[in-house]
Amino acid sequence: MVEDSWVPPSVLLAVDLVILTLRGSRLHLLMVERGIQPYRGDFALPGGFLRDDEEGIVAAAHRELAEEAGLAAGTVHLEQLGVYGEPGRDPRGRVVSVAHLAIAPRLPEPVAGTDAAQAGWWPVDQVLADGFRVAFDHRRIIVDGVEMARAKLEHSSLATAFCASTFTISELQQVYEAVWGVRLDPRNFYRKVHRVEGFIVPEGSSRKPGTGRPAKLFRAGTQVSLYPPIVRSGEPLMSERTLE
Amino acid sequence: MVEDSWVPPSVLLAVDLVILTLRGSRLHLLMVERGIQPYRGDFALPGGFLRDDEEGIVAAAHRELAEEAGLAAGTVHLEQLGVYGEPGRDPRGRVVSVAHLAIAPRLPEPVAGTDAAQAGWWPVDQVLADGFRVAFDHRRIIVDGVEMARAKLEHSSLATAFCASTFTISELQQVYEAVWGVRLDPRNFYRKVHRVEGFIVPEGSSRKPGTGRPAKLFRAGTQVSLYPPIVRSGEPLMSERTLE
DNA sequence: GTAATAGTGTCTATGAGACAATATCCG
DNA sequence: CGGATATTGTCTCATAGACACTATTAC
Repeated sequence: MVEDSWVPPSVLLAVDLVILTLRGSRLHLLMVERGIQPYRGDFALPGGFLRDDEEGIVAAAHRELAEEAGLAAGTVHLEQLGVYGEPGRDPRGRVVSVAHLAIAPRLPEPVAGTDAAQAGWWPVDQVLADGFRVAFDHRRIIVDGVEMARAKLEHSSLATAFCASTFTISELQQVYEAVWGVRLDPRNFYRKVHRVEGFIVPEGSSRKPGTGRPAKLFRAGTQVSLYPPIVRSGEPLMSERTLE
Repeated sequence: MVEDSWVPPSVLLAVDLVILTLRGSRLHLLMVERGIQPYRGDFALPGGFLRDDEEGIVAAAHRELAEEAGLAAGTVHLEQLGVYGEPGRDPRGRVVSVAHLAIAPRLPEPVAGTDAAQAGWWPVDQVLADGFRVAFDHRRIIVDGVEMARAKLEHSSLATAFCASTFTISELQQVYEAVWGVRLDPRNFYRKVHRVEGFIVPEGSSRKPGTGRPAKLFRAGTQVSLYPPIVRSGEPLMSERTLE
């Protein structure tokens, strides 16, 4: 019990973004180099405080996505990852951050962002490697985000968020291989994916210029949760570090 | 870009608890009746604002768990569920709530809480049924919490949190049946659970007074994530509503 | 003995992974 | 045609679920 005069404490609310995408065959992450204290010179996740009292959390996440990564709302998958708000995580005061996981399709340009010229894509293994200086508790957030993506690949259609609006089966396979860090059998993967209800739907034939037989094209189906699931398996690749 | 004089807005931070337990063979949830406006007379999740600027979020959740449910920290499983903080969810102002999922073992007493005499356990189906008045956006939080519990039963050892420190296989089975709302074959369940690495470890023999052959006792193993998983299946029980 | 629950054995259909074989493009 | 990738087929092994059966208690 507390006295009637007691008023609850207030905190600063921020959003942080773990933005994942595929570049080549490796999983990448957007990081921005901090130009001011604290953690000046270290790398941090894109993010920031709520603009004002009326701004929703989802809206703030989308705004940062646009400002710092140049990604429009319709382009990316966005979902909540968790809250990081223990006292002491930010030397500037009591800051509570709502971390989000964002998945972007393959992007040609390094970063089209406006706010942060110093933003750039980094291989996830490299960011998580020893010696890479990450600000605040963002290393933990990244680990949690990547693990969430890995887990959701099994039971949800999240993988299609890494692809363009239409894609081939082998492009989809590359997503699984990069995120899980495994190598999969293309033939078994092909049938496995086809067996899942409403995961992918045919979208005409391809005319990709690549060598070999042209692949059929598909787009994401309406189904969000996958049944049967795409179970994680296959042989893990050597070291997460030495991946090319 | 914003002017230098701009300061970020601050919000009120709260924690809310979806506390699940088994009573009889049904999944129950702790709800408190609101004695003040807003939503006076409706039922809400246990929870409240942070006590002060120094209190951690996890600490606040444990404090509410003790105050409103009489549950000590060591007794219950607690984990973060999500953040609910869109503007307008609380008429008193900008309140951001960190929702938690808590799992309590079977409890003899209705509620041993101190703060809220009006707290009580309710069957989840009943709370979610039409006509049951739930305050704020707590219905959504409950739905999300129950779904999270259902999902985590497959891949984590969460089910053991519903049991006492030692338990029989059939008690563990009751957890799965109640949370999933399905009926499982005891013989297949028995072997399935035994196959999972480090899920359960033998703990002497039982001397339960029940009729029939006494069951062996087990306690939770150290393993948190289950492999192979306990896959959800079996025939759904009739209606969630008519469950006894 | 019977009733009741605990625990074991066995069968079968299904599904995953290994891998051969075929198809369709480019040059 | 050969090289490369896509797609289909087939085999085998593991396992999930159905269900008969045995074990151990209370009465």
